[in-house]
Amino acid sequence: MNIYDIAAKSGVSPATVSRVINGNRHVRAETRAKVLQVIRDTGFQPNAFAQGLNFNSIGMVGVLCSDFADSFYSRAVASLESHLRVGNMNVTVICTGYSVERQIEGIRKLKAKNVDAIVLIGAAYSEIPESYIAEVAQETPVVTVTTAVFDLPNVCAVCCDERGGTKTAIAELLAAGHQNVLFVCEHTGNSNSFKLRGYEDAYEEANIPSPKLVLTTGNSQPEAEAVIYRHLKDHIAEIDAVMAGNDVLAAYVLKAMHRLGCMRPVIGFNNSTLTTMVIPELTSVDNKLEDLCEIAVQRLIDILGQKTVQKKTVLPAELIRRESF
Amino acid sequence: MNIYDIAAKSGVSPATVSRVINGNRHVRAETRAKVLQVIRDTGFQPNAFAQGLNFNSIGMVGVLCSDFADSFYSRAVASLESHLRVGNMNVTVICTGYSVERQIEGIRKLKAKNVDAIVLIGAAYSEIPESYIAEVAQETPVVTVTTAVFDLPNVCAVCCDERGGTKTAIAELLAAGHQNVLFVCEHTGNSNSFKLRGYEDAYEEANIPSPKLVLTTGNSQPEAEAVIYRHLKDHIAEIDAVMAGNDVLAAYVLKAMHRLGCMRPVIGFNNSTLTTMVIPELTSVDNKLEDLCEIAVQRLIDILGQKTVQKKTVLPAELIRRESF
DNA sequence: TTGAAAGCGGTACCAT
DNA sequence: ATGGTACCGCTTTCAA
Repeated sequence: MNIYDIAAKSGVSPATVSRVINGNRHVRAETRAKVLQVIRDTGFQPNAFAQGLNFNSIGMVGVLCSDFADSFYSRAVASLESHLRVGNMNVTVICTGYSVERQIEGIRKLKAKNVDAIVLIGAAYSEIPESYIAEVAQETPVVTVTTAVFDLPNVCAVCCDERGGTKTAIAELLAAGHQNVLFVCEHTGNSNSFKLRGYEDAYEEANIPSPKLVLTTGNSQPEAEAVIYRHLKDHIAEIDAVMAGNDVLAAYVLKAMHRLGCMRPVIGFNNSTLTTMVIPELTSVDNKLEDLCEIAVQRLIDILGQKTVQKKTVLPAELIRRESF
Repeated sequence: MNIYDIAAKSGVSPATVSRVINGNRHVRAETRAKVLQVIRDTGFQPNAFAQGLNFNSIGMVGVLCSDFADSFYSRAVASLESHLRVGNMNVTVICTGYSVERQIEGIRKLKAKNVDAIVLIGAAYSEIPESYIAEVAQETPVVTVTTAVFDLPNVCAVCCDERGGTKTAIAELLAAGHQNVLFVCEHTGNSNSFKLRGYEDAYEEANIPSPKLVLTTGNSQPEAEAVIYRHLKDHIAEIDAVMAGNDVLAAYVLKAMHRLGCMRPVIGFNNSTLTTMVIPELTSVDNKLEDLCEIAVQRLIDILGQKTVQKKTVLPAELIRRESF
């Protein structure tokens, strides 16, 4: 079933059918009605590839993230998808893990599929060579969510002030008299380097020498739990409070403390649903993921619509207070 | 940059370039090398839409799920994506929520994008009229993961024996002397109806009259937590143990019990990563999600390759014992 | 082994 | 307002 069949059944030319499909005004109401009726009767849908070939667009946005089983990324994709759906766009997702090679490979695959735009979620993508992003962006707009490292044409960034959010959280701990704050994160690259700067900021502003208590756990979850447990077991006496780079690590901190029969204030990051599933409920820095994604979609649509957009948007983080501090 | 440019630069015809791109054997090694060199030099990638128009395929699989922010679905999509990636296929995802209208709308959108196949994740899709699925499947193969209700040509199902898994779990509770087991779930439709049958099975096999203790919470998480808390507060005396339809609900059960200063054996479902983040660690029925997804991809590839496939695959569930029972 | 040319299913320009 | 047709970029048949 194609546009020629519809044309024949309607007694008009393919051109007219095309006009009807695309809402072109230059069609007599009567003719339009007739064609639409045939389209409805037959359940005809225009071939997406043929349309894609003409428009050079199929209404598909490519989303890259490190690991989709991580709730932070899946939340982001869910949010992006819901907003893009409104604009009649779909989403194709690729998980790239954390190696730059696979990240670049992911971008290549998205380009091969002729996506309308590319969204990179997460700070992990800050390690891709800027020149490569620049090259990609010549043809395909790139929007980064949570990273803001590329100052390039056709690239725009929507992120949260993680540094400030961390600073605020640590400052509150310091104000409450908890001077030796352990910061737990998977590794000290990317996003965590911003958070660590926030950590330093807070100490500096409070005029307290930073103890620089940082524990890195690696990316594997079971291993992270073990690392946290061992560290707290050996060093709990020197630790007044813990801040974690994400809620999962914070949950492991709570668990380790419970095992060790002690308790300290704990603050997580991301304000995920996990915060209310653990005991005590987790105080967490909200990095406004849903807002970021909504704005990212807005930017993306604006870029595709040739509008000029704000190149970098930074939303303030917010400390959400619960039981763990 | 198109195939004609490459042809010109290589001093051959577009047909030959096409042959090289598609690995056609009938090209002189020398010619092939020359063309490949030009392709490499220019970074040329064939237009996906034009290829799609010819092959009537763009290597894209459409995945439908209710809610992607739910870790069960995101885990499934992550798994599907990773396996499809190996076969050089991509994934496009649509979240449909739980209404049949939006589910059908989602399928329509996937068809409009000419996806190679459709994967439906979750029992929620069992409510779509079989006739509609049949119609869709005429053109686009459908694989259901976790549902197995459609016995139709070009449709195949990969699921886990949730009924049996629940029965085993409940049976163990009964054997340990916990006769009044509360079953907590969002609603009693779809997948939970199977689990509830497993619940009944266990009582029947043990020759104990089923107390039919079922608590439904609704789909919203904060509300579910409140419902669980209130119910346990009022009825904890009559409850010997709790089984939940998923790990999130089970976590809320643990939390409520903690609040109430009591403890009962608790068993969750899905064996998600949440099981090790809560205290006590959650015993859970593993529904083998990753295995299901791997098999689903295998089926899908077989169907697309015109092979005949097993229409329905059922994997046994497995009780993973942790601290909560 | 290679090239010419006819599609694939639409869109849009140019006539009428 | 409508139709004829070139064209989007690639594949593939047919001839050479």
